Amino acid sequence: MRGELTAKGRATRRRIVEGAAEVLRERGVVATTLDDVLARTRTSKSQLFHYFPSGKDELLVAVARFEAGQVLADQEPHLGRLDSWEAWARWRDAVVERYEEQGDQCPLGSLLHRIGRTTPGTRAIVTGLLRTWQESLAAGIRALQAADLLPGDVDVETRAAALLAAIQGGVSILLSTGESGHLRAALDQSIADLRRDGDPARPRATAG
Amino acid sequence: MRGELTAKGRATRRRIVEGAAEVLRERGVVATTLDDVLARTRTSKSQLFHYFPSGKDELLVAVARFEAGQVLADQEPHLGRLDSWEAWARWRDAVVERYEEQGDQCPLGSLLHRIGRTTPGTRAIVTGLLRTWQESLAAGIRALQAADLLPGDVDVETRAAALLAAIQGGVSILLSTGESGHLRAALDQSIADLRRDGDPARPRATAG
DNA sequence: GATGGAGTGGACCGCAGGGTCCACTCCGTC
DNA sequence: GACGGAGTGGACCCTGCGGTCCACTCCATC
Repeated sequence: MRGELTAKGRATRRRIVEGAAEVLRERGVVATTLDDVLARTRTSKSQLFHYFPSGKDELLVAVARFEAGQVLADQEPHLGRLDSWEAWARWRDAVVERYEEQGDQCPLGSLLHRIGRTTPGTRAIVTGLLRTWQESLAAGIRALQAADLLPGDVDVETRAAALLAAIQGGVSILLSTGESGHLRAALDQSIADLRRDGDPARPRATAG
Repeated sequence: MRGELTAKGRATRRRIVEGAAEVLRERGVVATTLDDVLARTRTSKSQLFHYFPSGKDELLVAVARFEAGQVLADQEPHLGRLDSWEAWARWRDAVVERYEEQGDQCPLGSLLHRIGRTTPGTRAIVTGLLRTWQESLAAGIRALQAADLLPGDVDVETRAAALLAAIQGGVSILLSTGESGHLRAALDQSIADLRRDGDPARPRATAG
């Protein structure tokens, strides 16, 4: 069915997904009803069920996929080119800024929580996102190696995995407390420790 | 009202909270209804509303408080005595094991998500938990300093904050993907980096 | 053994909100 | 300009579930 959509149809479907994403970000998954989405997107029930025959859950999955795309898109300018310590610093700032702005709403997290992470398709969304993210970080570390800023024997995968966990943890604490201090600390410490791999004489942590 | 409960009343209230916690862990917040809790705890609606006059949300807050207590209680034997690298390793194992067992259910997270983190009382639950947790980690680092295993100029607070974020991130990835690799990597890397503060000649990461 | 309040049982209510249905319009094709 | 299928509108249905209510029991106190 997805492939057979008219241009008009595709536009409507897209309008629904993006509008739903808006509403969901504003009110949260729990509080958002189909009627809210309908009102926001100027659509009728029949349209919604026309494009998402299995109803709300199918819509939420579509929105989750959309939001997952956003995460990397938002940091792409920096994430794709982590080949100097300055680039890493800029990326760090971008991440912190992005999540500070976002405040205590985690669109993707809430969605997945509501749908259930266990269903294969759903879990694939987040595992795919995390994998890509971590690969970008690993590529960044290798770029540092290529630029002779890091020695070749750094355990790239472990560093990348730990870095990703640091971000996730910082974000999750930001979501719970509203404070971005941990996100900053985690990123700063991780980057500082990574940097020490290349220069053991460095200070132990960057100043806040 | 809380103070005026009979022994019998307190027992019932407690039975409800603990039973609810069980059901919530098994089915998740979204899928759990009051009737489920009632059935599990062999209680009637009137009792539930007798002890939690504002209904479901009040019950969930009580359960959240209960679960928050559990988190630290579960690691207390290790968390209170982080005065050697071996103790840190044992604690690491305990954390990994605990969260691997728990699987992809995060009782506290789901609860708070459902209730909303913005209400003052609710946010206090998680901020309090995180603060205590981080203080224990900081105390552990200071214990290492006292034992001359770490120099005195380590930035204890940043290290502790980053460590806490690492755990949270690892757990949150475990919840999403079902894999504990990131949790392990994050903890190992964090501890290894911390350890390098005391011995710069050490290898860059512990082997998995 | 009367009194009253805490504790308990469960029938019942109200409605939000997901999902169905059918009638309609729009537009490309012949 | 008839035909048909995609696209649209919105009334309606129905269940699940949070919450209310009242009748009852249990037990401490006098």
